[in-house]
Amino acid sequence: MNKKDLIRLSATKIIAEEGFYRTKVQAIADDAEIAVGTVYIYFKSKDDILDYIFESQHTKIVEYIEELEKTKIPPLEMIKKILKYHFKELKNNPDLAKVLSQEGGGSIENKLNGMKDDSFGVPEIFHRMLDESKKKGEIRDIDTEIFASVIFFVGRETAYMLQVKGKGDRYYTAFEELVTFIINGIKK
Amino acid sequence: MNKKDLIRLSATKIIAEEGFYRTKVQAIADDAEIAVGTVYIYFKSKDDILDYIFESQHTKIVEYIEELEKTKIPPLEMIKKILKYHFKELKNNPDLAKVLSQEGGGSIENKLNGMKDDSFGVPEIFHRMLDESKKKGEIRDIDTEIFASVIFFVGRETAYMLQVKGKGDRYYTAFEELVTFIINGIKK
Amino acid sequence: MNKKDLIRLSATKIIAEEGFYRTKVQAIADDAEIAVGTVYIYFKSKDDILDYIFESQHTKIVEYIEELEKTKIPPLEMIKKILKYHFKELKNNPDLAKVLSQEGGGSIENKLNGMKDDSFGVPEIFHRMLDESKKKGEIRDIDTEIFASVIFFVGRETAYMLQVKGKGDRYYTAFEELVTFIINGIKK
Amino acid sequence: MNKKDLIRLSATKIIAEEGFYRTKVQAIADDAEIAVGTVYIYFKSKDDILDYIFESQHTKIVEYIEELEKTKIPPLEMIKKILKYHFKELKNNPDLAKVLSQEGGGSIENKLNGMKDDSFGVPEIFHRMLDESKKKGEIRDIDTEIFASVIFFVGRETAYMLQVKGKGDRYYTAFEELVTFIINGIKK
DNA sequence: GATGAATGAGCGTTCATTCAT
DNA sequence: GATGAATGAACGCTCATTCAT
Repeated sequence: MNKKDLIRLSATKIIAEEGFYRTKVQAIADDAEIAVGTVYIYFKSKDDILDYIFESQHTKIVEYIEELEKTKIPPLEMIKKILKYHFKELKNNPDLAKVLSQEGGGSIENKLNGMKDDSFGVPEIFHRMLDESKKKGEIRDIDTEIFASVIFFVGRETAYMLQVKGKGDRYYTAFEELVTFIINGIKK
Repeated sequence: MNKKDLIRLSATKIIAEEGFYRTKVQAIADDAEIAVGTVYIYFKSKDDILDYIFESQHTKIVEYIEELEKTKIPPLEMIKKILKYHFKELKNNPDLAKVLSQEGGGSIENKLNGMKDDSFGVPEIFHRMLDESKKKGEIRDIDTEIFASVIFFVGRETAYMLQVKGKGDRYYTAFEELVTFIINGIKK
Repeated sequence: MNKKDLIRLSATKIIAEEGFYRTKVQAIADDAEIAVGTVYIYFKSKDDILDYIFESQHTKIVEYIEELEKTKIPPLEMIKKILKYHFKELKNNPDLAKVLSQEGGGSIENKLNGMKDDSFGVPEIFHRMLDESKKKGEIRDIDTEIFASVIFFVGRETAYMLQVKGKGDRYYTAFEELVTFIINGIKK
Repeated sequence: MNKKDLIRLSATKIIAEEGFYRTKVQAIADDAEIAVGTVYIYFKSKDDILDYIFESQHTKIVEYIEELEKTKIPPLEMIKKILKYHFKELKNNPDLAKVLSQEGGGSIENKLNGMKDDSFGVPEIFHRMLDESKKKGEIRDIDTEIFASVIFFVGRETAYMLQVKGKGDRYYTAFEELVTFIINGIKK
């Protein structure tokens, strides 16, 4: 594994446990079994590590979505698939779920809009899909921009909640229920 | 206004602007036009201020709910009313909305369960109502505990999002849509 | 009791327990069941309280000594009597013993030389007596200035030690032994 | 010189001048020509520095005594030698003398008993020697525990006093007199 | 005189960041 | 690239002192 991602993984673990501001760079270095100084070879600052965690996950999802868009499945089905992917990711990575949820507060501005490149964030992708879906008459006449974000956050928070509440066992049931909830909530 | 709440208000304002960890106690004191030392007459620590912000809002909602429970409206209607109240509160208090959302990450454990008295938090109240509603056959057979939290967070995050996205104008429309979304999502 | 001495007594008690620097003026006021502000009517500063504790005890001893000097007992006998008086005082006032010992470190400059009036401190009185005693040939040819201080501090520290070591029972025996020790130590 | 002891030396100097509570950690760092933060690499807290000063001197004396005990000199002679060593140490280290005396108030409990290892403090060593000496019939029937402490403090305070009173010149004379005083005081 | 809420200078401690090795 | 000792700006909190009531 390249060292930058080794640091990202340790950081995710520690930040999940302690929260970003309580996390010391030293602790991340310790966990990664490297020296503090080394962290600063790969990252400009502590904040930069957090950005990279978000960015990595974002890149991963965007790549998945790009792949998905090549197939011509209907938009509502696509949202389902993305949510499912997101859920699976977070289940396999409880620490990541915690960090994205806890430290993503106010993410809208800081993390997604703050993206340097012009790739859209997940809410923007949802937005586009909801618009298409609306055009096709699959869903009600909702404010697609707002609902895109609502759906995004519902997914993230629920995933986190299931971890915290120790309901890993009910995970897939809960996921199915949530997807049904969302689809029922927006469809005609 | 009593000085403790004066500090709470200034703190809410500054924390909304800067985030909790970037907020200096001195800045809160400056905003409240008092000395730093005075803050520590009313609060044991900086953390204590944040707790009080959550606690105050929680108390307010719980009081509203207690009042509501005296009337015998059906549980689903009640959830609507509570969401509406919550939305109105946050609309009138954009700073509070931001703080509750941003700093409430991981709130589940720290802020609501951490309540000293045995009064239930809002998610617990929603849980109870969903259970009643399910018994009455109003809603589908969902995991009421999880959905109680989902509904709670959706409300909070949406309120915050509307502020951030500068859609104050669409506020009430969005609210109506969200309530419909939720009700459609869970009803039979 | 006049309020200044009421404060002195409370201060002595708290300082004995906590040490001077760890003692809060508020705690003294609480113990005296008065307001903090009141302390500052009678004392210019916190330091001033400590000075007054030393000064009071010093005045008391000096008065005793002045009384003693009217009788024409020999100087060595006089030192014995003064030590005995000092011991009795400290036994009846364990807190005072602790404060004089603990906070009197470096007293020489700060507390005794710092005396505003020209009344001599106890070491100076001992010095005078040792000189007389030496002239009379009662004691060896010692550096009377140094021994005056040695005797003074031995008395004070021993009194304190007996308190700390919980040997109140051996108090008088120990005292007798100490006086014998001193007299044997300096006599011809 | 290792940095921990460099800090100890600067601390001893500043604390001797200002007293422990008036000493700022920054001032110690300045004197040692290091940054404040560096102090906290080697010490957990300001208090910890003071503890280390006491501990260091204690270790030194204990090592000297252990060496001494290998030779089979009589106990009374041993006490003399230890006092002599202590005096020489303090003469060469006036700042240390001041700190040990000034800040050692209440040392009995905090500094010596607080020692983590089971090595005895100097008073305890004196105690043991006085007991042996008493058994041999060299000294009077005194309370050896109390006198052990008395002798310890007399030594320390006298050393300090000689510094303060600016009698460095009379140092050795005074020392000889003090040893005679103590021996005369306790012997049969 | 008495009160005690308010003050704010001051200090201990932390920790992200640097840089000589 | 890797190290980790050193740095020092920054901040939370304390508490002696004041002063309007």
